[in-house]
Amino acid sequence: MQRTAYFLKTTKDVAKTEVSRNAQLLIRAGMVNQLMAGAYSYLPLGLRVLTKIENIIRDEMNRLGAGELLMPALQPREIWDVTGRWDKIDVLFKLKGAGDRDLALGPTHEEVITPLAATVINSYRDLPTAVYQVQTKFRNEARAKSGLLRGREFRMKDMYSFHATQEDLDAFYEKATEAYQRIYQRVGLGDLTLRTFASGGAFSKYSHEFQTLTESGEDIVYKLPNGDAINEEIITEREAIADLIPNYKEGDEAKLQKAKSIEVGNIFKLGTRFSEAFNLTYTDKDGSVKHPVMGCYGVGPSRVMGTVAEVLSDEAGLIWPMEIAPFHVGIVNLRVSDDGCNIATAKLNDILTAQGFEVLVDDRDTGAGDKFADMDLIGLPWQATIGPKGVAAGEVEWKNRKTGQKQSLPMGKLPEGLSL
RNA sequence: CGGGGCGUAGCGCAGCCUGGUAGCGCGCUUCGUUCGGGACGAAGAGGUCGGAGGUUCGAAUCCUCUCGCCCCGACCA
Repeated sequence: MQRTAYFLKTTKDVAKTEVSRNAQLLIRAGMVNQLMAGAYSYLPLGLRVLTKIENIIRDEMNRLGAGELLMPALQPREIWDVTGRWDKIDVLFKLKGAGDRDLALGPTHEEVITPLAATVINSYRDLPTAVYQVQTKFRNEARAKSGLLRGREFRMKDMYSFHATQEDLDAFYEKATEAYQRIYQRVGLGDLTLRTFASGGAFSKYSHEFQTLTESGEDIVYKLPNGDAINEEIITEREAIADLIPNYKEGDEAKLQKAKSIEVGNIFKLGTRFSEAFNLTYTDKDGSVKHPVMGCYGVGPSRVMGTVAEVLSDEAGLIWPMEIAPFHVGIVNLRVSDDGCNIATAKLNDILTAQGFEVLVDDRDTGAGDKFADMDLIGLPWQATIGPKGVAAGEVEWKNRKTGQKQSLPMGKLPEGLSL
């Protein structure tokens, strides 16, 4: 792998005013670069992580039977007037198009998907159906903050489902919940991420958020005995408490453990709010005309990436889980002036690549400390060091980034635990 | 949107109070010595001091306005 192809340049210094851990680490590692508050460039290394997260999400959505599409971020005012949300969503980015036309940059896509769905949904035979997109979304936040966690421009996967009956929506919603839990598991946040009950809106009692527990979080949740959680916003509602705490007795809510968290996903039952607004209908078996019930399911890959950086890291830098790491293995060639080291590096690279591993070779002519420190900072799960001593012994020194455990193995033999 | 802090070289900062034409660290270039955890020496390159206006013989420095970044709060399908 050509190092220069990846804009790979780390730095020891980051502005002292930047206190957000995820931003500090990702900037230092050369993975993202801030253009303005809430808008970041993803450098090659960072984009590889983002893309992997998005592909995991795609994989799970596809398994649900949803098809991927792509809708415009640029949207006319008229569709927002239909639902009355042009003036209601205060983070809506508004701009003027040619001819002084009012336009919006999409913060969410119910107003686009619903009329679009009307072109394909006519009969109960067309239901259920679900589609999703992975796209750049815009929200004109009064205060963008916390690195990748709250941007004005960010990546979002939004899925919309359409059903003939509430029961069918409920069943799909459950499957979607499981898919979301698999997503967090795969990106490495599974143990820290709780399904959380939040306020529901007009058509359901609750919506569900997925909250990753961390001190740097902005949300507050209360853990339930069964492993779920309740968002603080509804903990004060008597009905909700009695509802969610089994065998509730007066005062039980005070015993719940309180924790800070980052919202990494949110799923909603929309009911017929949008299908009614856009007059999306289907003809049922008995010939009656009905509005499909809808659900929407959101998760932000860029925020997930920021959360992983925030949560899975140590003093030395980032620690990417195997499935979203920009590369699986980093080979540190300690002596690029030594033919033996270069040959061994190329050989190990070939062996690993042939087995499907993605490999980054540090072939800079610089000190060992530089290379080790950068490799730790970038956070590839496995490091393989090749130096004169190892070459003489026919060995490679392996290091597991997460555990810090090191071991020397014969060239070609891979450490326990290194697998795709 | 309210409050506070800060904009000086690619990055991180000092200088500003007490005006006199810009400096340090990292990074970068060249040479040499090094070479298994952020090496050392020598020589270099690189800046309209966020922007506009004002005061002054003279402004990075003082005044006014403006833009931006970060933090706290409010807000957050």
